[in-house]
Amino acid sequence: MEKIKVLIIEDQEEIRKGYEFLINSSDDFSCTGYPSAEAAIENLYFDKPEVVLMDVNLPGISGIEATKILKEKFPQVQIMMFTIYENNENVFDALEAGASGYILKQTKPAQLLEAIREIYDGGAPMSSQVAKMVVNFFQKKHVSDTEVALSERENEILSLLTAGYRNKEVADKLSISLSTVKSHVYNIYQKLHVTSRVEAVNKMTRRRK
Amino acid sequence: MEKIKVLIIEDQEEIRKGYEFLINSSDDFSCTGYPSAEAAIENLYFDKPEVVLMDVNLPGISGIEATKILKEKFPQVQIMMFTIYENNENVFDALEAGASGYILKQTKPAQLLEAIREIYDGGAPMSSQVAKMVVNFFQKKHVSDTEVALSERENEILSLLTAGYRNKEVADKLSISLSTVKSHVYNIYQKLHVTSRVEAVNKMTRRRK
DNA sequence: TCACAGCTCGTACTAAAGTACTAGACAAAA
DNA sequence: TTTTGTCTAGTACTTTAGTACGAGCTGTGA
Repeated sequence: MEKIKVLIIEDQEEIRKGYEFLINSSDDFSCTGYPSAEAAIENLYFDKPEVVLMDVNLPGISGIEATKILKEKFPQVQIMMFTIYENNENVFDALEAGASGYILKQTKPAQLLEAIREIYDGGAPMSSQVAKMVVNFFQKKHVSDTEVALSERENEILSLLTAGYRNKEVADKLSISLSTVKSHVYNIYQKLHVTSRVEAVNKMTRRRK
Repeated sequence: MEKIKVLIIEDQEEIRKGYEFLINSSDDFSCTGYPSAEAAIENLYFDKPEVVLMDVNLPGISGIEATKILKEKFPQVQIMMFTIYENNENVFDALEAGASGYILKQTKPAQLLEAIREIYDGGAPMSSQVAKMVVNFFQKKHVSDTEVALSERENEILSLLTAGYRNKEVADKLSISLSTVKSHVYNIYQKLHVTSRVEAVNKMTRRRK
């Protein structure tokens, strides 16, 4: 039975060696380490990793950039970011770049191995703080739900504007006259304090209805 | 020491009674159950729950709707959805409505209690499949990264359009003439195969440069 | 009943946006 | 050197969008 090939990219040698040893000690995984994304990319086609542990703060090519590159060359590889901090926006950049997991360096050895197994199986291991950030992302819109409320019809029309429809098309779609649409759009602008549809659309998508 | 007050809203009596018993058996939690959101809302100010376990598929007021209502009346309450299916869009609706956790009914008793503790502590417990869905949400944009490349200047201008600037404002900002901006915008539309700025902005944000 | 808000439609205008070209300057690649 | 692409700018025109009203109709709640 083949072991799952794990790659670890981490510039601090102590940490890298530690994890490398830990992972190699397990029955299911074999691990190779590199101190930089550049070095890892160079040997990528030789190593053919299935899971990559990627430090976020790398010198040279950053972990985020490296993730994009790896995912382009090896779309099937599962990338898990790991970092000391979990506060910043790196989390979303990393996910967008193609990472599937995001854990902290404080993670205990047993849990790390479990996370590697989980990401290999198509899961998305996250530290609880990261999970909370991700959940907050969806809720933010609802939170900033201050001030004005658009009427149902206005929301309906704003949705169509957001989808890219012109006034005439909205009128046809809702079977109302063009001037009615214009009235609604005008009122929407008044309520949202904007003066163009792109601005209105932005306000719409930033709070999602 | 006060026990953490847990509410469970679940229409199937067997399941509800089972969880109720399980949660009440623990040292840290006390639990009350209701078969419907309506009943739970009625007694809300009496129960004053800290954590709510909410079935997604409720008769009458749905779990999503109920989540919105509960969060409005008790913003500090932590709501955990639980369901048999984890496939559909309910996940995102639930998170948007204000739920912080999303787990499956198959979850083992010990893990359930752990999840309640976690959500009470401000975490976001999710089943691994749900976590993967959430992660996928962020990655979708990058995936559809096909076709045409805009020039640097075009990207710059499209960014400004996305931010809500008018052609005239873009011209001022970049110190170029209005007709130049129009030319660029026209070319952008050609490349993206669109005919209005909202459409262009949508293409922009859906692939995030 | 009366006020209010929302939806409808209209007019009449101004301001932007969008279409469709031509064309010069410049730099990099073929 | 020639081609190609990009940035620049222009003209001339059509189409949408946006502003600012007035006004009738409906349902809801005070």
